[in-house]
Amino acid sequence: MELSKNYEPQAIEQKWYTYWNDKGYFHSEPDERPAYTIVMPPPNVTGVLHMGHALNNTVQDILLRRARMQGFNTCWVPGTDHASIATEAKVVGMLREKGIDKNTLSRDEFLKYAWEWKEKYGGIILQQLKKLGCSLDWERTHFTMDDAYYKAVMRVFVELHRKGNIYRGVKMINWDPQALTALSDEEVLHKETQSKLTYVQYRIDSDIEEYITIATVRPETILGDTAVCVHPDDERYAHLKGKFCFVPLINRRIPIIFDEYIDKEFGTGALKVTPAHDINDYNLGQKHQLEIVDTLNPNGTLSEAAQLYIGEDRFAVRKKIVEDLKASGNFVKQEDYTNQVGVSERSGAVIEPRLSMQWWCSMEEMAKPALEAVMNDDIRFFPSKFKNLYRHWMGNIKDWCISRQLWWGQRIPAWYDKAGNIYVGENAAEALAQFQQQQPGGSMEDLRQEADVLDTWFSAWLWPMEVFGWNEDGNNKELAYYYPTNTLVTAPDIIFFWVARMVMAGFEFKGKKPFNQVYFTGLIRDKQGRKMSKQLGNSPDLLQLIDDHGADIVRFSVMISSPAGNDILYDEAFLEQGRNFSNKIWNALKLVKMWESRTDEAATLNHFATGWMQARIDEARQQIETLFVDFKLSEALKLTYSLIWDDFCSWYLEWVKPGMNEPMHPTVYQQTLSLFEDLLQLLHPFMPFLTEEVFHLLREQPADLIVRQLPAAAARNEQVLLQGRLLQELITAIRDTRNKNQLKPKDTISLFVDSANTMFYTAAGNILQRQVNADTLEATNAPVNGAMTLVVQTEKLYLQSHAAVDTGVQKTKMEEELQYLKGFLVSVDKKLSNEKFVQNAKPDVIANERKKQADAEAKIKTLEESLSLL
RNA sequence: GGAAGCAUAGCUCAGCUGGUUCAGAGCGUCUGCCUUACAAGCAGAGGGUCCGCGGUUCGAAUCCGUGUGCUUCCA
Repeated sequence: MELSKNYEPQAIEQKWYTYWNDKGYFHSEPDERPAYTIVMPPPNVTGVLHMGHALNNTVQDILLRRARMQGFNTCWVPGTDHASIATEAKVVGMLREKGIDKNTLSRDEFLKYAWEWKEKYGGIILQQLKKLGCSLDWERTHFTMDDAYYKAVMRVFVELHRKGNIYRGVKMINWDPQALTALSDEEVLHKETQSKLTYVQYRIDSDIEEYITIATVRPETILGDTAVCVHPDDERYAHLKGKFCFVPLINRRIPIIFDEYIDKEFGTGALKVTPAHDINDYNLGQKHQLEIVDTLNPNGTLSEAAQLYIGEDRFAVRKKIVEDLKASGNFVKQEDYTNQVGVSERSGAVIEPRLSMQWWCSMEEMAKPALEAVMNDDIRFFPSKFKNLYRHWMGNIKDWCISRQLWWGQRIPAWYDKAGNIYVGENAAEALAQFQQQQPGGSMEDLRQEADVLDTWFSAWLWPMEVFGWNEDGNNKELAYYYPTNTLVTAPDIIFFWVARMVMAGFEFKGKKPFNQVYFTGLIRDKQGRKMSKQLGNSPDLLQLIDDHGADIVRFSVMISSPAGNDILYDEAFLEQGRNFSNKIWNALKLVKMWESRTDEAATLNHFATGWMQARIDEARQQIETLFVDFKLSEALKLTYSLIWDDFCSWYLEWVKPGMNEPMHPTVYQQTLSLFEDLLQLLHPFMPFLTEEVFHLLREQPADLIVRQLPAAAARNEQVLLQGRLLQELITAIRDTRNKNQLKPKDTISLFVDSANTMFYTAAGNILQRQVNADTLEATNAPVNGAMTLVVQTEKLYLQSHAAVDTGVQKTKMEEELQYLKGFLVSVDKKLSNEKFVQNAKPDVIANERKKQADAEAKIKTLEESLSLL
C-alpha cells in the first residue's frame, strides 16, 4: 500500500465517525461495569459552534474517551436549551424580515412559527459537534422544551409553590426595555461607562430664595423624584430639617429627608430620591414612606406620570432635559464621571430597575445543602479557587426572579379567576379542579392562565436528572445507574446561572448531588488577550478551521494552549504545531511500514532500545494518570506529544533503525509496532481520528483503538531509564563537540571510552556509535593523544577525528564547567558543614547532599585530569 | 466601595507539602545540515536580580507582611 506524503485528515475523519457511531461505541446501556457519565451543558438551540464550545466539548470528549479505555461504561448526553430570550429574539427578527409584527400574532401563532424555526435551524450545533469528533450518545438527545421535560418543569414549579418557596410579588427587578421582560440579577452585566454627572439645584420652599444642589447621572429621572436626602450629621444641610423643595420643571413639592445611608463626600452630599427607578432609592422610599412615581413605560419611553416628554426615549430625554434645566436656571454644572451601567446579557440593552409584579423563588433554604456539598468537597471543584466565588454567592443569595414576559418557554402553570385568586397546578385540569372546589360549576372559561413563561435556567437546573427520566420515575434503572453524573465541564461564567442551581435542584428534588466534580475551563481569548466576540470579529470560524485543518488538529490547538482553569490565549499558530505533529506521526508510520518487508532473524536483536522505550511509556502512563486526575489535560497532552516526538521518533526510531539495506529483527519489528500502538492509544483521547487511522494501518487489529483497554500500571524499569538518560547525554555531548569543532555530519570519528561501566557499552555501545557516526568504539584507561576530551556524568570520552581540531573550544567549555562545579561543591560543602543544617534537615535531604558532594568531587577530578592533558 | 486571583526566558505558561535531577516546557530566535520517514524536517546553541522591599528559616521562585502593576467577580 502506498502512503501519501503527508497526513490528510479530510479523507478519513468522516469515515471514522460514521464507523464508530454505527458500531454503537457511543451508545450506553446500564450494565455491570461502572458508569462514567457526563451531561453536556446544553448549548442554545439557536447556537452555532464557536471556540468556547470547541474547548468545552473537546475536554468532555477527552475525559470520555479515556474513561472508555479504562473500562468504564461511558455515557455522554447531548442536547440543547430552548434559551427563551435569545430564541424569541431570533424568531421575532425572522418574522420582522418576513414583514410580520409579533404583536399582530396570537401566542399560539407565534409559537407555531417558533417551533417551525426550531425544527429547521435548532440543533445545527449538535451536527457540528459530530465534526469535532464528540463521542456523544445520540440516542439520548434531549431538548429542554420536550414534552416530558416540560412536565418535569411544571412539577417542580408546583412542588416549590406548594412548599411556599415560590411566590408572586412586587419588587424592584431588572427590566430589559428592548426584550420587554424581567431579568434575573445574573443576567445583568455591569459595564464601565463614561457618563456625565449633572448638578441640579432644587428651590427650597421658603421665604428666601434658597436652593439645594444634587448630583445625578440620570437627570431624566428627576421627574420621578419624591424626596431629596442628606446625611443627618451634615452641617451644610442641618438647617433644612423638616423643609420641602420643588422638583425643577414640574414643581412637585417633595420633602428633604435625613438618612445615614448618604455618603457625605459624594457629589454635593445631597441625593435625589427616585423610588421607582433605583433599587437604593426604593429602599429609602420604603423606609421613609415616600410616594412612588413611575415615569417610564416598559419600552423605555417616558410615561404620563412624568408629565413632560411623554413618549420620548429615556436617552433622548437625558440630553433634552439638561437644556431645559439650563433654561429654567436649575442647571449648575456637568462633570465627566465613570460609573457601572447594567446591560442585558442577551439583548445588550441598558437595564432599567423597575418595580414590577413577578414570580419569585426563595433560595435560602435550598442554598444550604448546596453550599455545604461544595465546601466539604462532596462535589469537587477544579480549580478549587472557584469554591470562594461559589461560597460568596451562595452565602449572599437573593430570591430568584423566575418569570419572563415572553412566549417561548414553559408557561407558568398558574391560573387566575375573575376575582384574582390564583390556582397553581401541573396542568389546566388540575387548576380547574381546584377552582371548582371554590366555585362549584366553574369552568375553564372563568380562568385565565398566567401569560409569563419561566426563566430558561428554571428548566436547565433539572438537566442532569431529567435526561435520565427523573419525572417519569424517580427510581428508574437509568437514573440509578448514571446519576450522580461524574464530571460537569463548563465555563466559570455560568457558575451561578447553572452550576449552583443544578446542585440545589439535585438535592431538593432528587436528594442527591447532580455530579461528583466540576471542571471549569477558562475563557477563550485571542492572542492579545481580548475576549472572543462577534463584535470584535476576533473569533475564528470553527467549522472553517475544521474543514481546513481537520478536527484532530483543531482539538490539538485548543488543548495545547489551555492550562487548567486559566483563560486560553488562542493563536492559530497552534494549528501549525498540530499539523506538524500529525505529520510527524504519519511519517513515523511510513518509516515503520518500510521495515515490514525487511525483517530477518539474522539481524541484531536490539534489546536496549525496546526495553528503554517500554520503560519510558510505563513512566509516562503514571504521569498522565496523575495529570488526568488533576484535570491538567493540557499538560497531559504536552507530555504525550513529547513522548511521541522526542522519545519515540527522535530517539527510539533512530536507535532501532537498521543500517542502509540491512534487515531488522522480526522481534524488534513486532515490539516497535506494539510500542507505537501504545503511544497511539495514549494520544487517542486528544486526537481520535488520526490515531484510529494509523492504528489500523500499522497492522491487522483485533479491535478498534477507541475501545482498546489501557493496561494496568506497570512498574517502570528505573535502571534502564537511567541508562537511557546516560546514552542520550553521551550522544548529545558528542554531537555538540562535533558541531563546535565544525565536523561535517559525514566525517567519522574514533571514540574511546574510559569507564567502569562496561555493561552499559555492551548493551548500548552500538547505538552510541551509530548516533554519533563513530567508526570505532574502544575502551581505554589512559588518555588518547591528540584527541578531543569530554566528560559526561563520570564517563571520560576521547574523540579522534581526521579533520583538524581546535582544542581551545573544548578547553574553554571544560574550564567553564569545572568552575561551575567547584562553585557548586563549595555551596554543598558549606551546607554540610553547617551544624544547624545537619541537625534540622531530614535524613534523606542530607543523604542527597552527600551524594551531590561525592558526584561533584568525582566529576571535578575527572575534568581536572582531562584538562591537564590538553 | 467589597472580595478573589495573577506577576517566572522575547511570547504563552509549568513549577504540589521550602532543600541544584529546581530555575523548566512549548513556541519564537541563532548556528550547522536536502543524513536510509518527515525541510511541515534533523542536529545543536543561546536566553531569566523567578515584579520591588522587608521578614521567617541553616536554606525562599516556593511561606508571611508590604508596595506596585494587571485581571476577574460582586455592589
